[in-house]
Amino acid sequence: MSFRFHDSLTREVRTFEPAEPGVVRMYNCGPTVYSHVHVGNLRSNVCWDVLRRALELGGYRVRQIMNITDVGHLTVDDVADAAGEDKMEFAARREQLDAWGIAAKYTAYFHDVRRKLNVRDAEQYPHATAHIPEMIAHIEELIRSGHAYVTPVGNVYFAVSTFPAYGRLSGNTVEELDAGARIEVLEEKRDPADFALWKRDDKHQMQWDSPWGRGFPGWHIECSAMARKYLGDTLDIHTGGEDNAFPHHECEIAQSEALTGRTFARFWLHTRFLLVDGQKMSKSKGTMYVVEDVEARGFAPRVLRYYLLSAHYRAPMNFTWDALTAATESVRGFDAMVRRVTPDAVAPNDPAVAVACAKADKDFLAALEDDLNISAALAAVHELRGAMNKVSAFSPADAARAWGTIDRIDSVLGLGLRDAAKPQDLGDADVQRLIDERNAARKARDFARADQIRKDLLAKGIVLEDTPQGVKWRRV
RNA sequence: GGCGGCGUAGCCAAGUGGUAAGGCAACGGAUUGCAAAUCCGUCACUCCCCGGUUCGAUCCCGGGCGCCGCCUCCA
Repeated sequence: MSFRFHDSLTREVRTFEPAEPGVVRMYNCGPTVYSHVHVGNLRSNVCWDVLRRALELGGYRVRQIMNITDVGHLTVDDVADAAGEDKMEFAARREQLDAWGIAAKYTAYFHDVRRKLNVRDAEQYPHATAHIPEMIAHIEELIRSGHAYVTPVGNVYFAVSTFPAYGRLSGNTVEELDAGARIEVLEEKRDPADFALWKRDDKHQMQWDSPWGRGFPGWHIECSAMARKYLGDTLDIHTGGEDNAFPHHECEIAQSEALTGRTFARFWLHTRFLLVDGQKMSKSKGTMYVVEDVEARGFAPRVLRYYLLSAHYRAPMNFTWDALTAATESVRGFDAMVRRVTPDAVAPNDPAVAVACAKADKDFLAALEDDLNISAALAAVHELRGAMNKVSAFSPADAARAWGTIDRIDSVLGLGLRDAAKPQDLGDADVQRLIDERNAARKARDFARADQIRKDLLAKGIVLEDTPQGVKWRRV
């Protein structure tokens, strides 16, 4: 068996084999660090984290690189007056920090949140600002080979006409872009579709010396330069949000392939946007939720992770609080399953355990190999859950076998099921005393008293479960 | 206007040319002092609509309707 992925460039699902056997070179377009990453950003982070983990479960070594875009880049963002203010500078003015301070602050925030959602560390997180020399070298090479030109004022543009394949990824053509009239038409450009590699601007907060004067790099060049530096001329997988396909990835392909003459990325994977209540997230509607908003509603980060990974990466997903409630139930169900899987020295082996585990292992991976069919993969986990819940007691051998399967599954889902299975520490002598008191009341058949204690504990978020093995409890 | 995606039970959501996985919710039952948890069972006969191809289509083709995204440096 092998993985199959949908490649945005060819618009078909193809069998995936990395260029170098056993090693996958993956580049993820990362965050622009000028504000808080929101749940939409997190969806793509979780998707690519699951992809990376799935590839690892499949036996590959994954070299994952994610860029941090800490150079501002021209945009009007929410600024009404189209003055072309830099995002980083806009944020800086708002928060009275300089552009570098903003980048540092939100980079740290990004990593904090990412870790909360158990998104594993990539091999490297190269910062754009730390790779200006590489970008300049890349641009110089493009100028030398005739793919880029310098204007009289010292701006450098990529000449789209020198790269016939431009537009293949997005389905746009240079002619249609001309008609669009939405792109910047500047006299100094040879073709309206030409895009900036270097902008000269000595008023920009972030600026560097270059052969063309002090200025800053165009947005697209950082990924081409950094991907090449860390992973080489050809990537196996390049990912991003659906919005990145054009213009960003289109431009990356042009810049990289014009330079190397080699395929830049063998597979392009794009996630669809996360909608909120059926609509695109919007700052003005207050639907750009961040992790703290989710936690404030009482949902744990691992529930958010489960929710975000529970839909196919290439399908639009609609974020609602009800959906998170349903996700909570699913996670609780998994937790309940794993807590049952404890070795019992006197229990006999149950052949059903081996059968169910083998099936779950097989079905889970096979589903992921099929263009990350997460729904089918989760169905396999639910099937395992049902089978495990029917086992009355696990022999040490069965428990070990079951945990092997659970660990493999959780190596991809990342829900921390090992931790969920650990006996919880009451940490509160008063609570334990109440449970003891309730047990005494039950023994004395004073059920009114027993139920009152249970109700009081529930009010504190503690649920009691009377089992043949004694009273168990968990937090809501 | 150009490009692309989607429309499956109350909700989320797989999937196949031969009559619809899974989850959540709901309901019935077992179990329980009562609960919780767990187990068993029930829950789509227009898979948006209309045509066509076919022995047969939810899945293929054509046409609609509806929703969404990109073309604006938002993942």
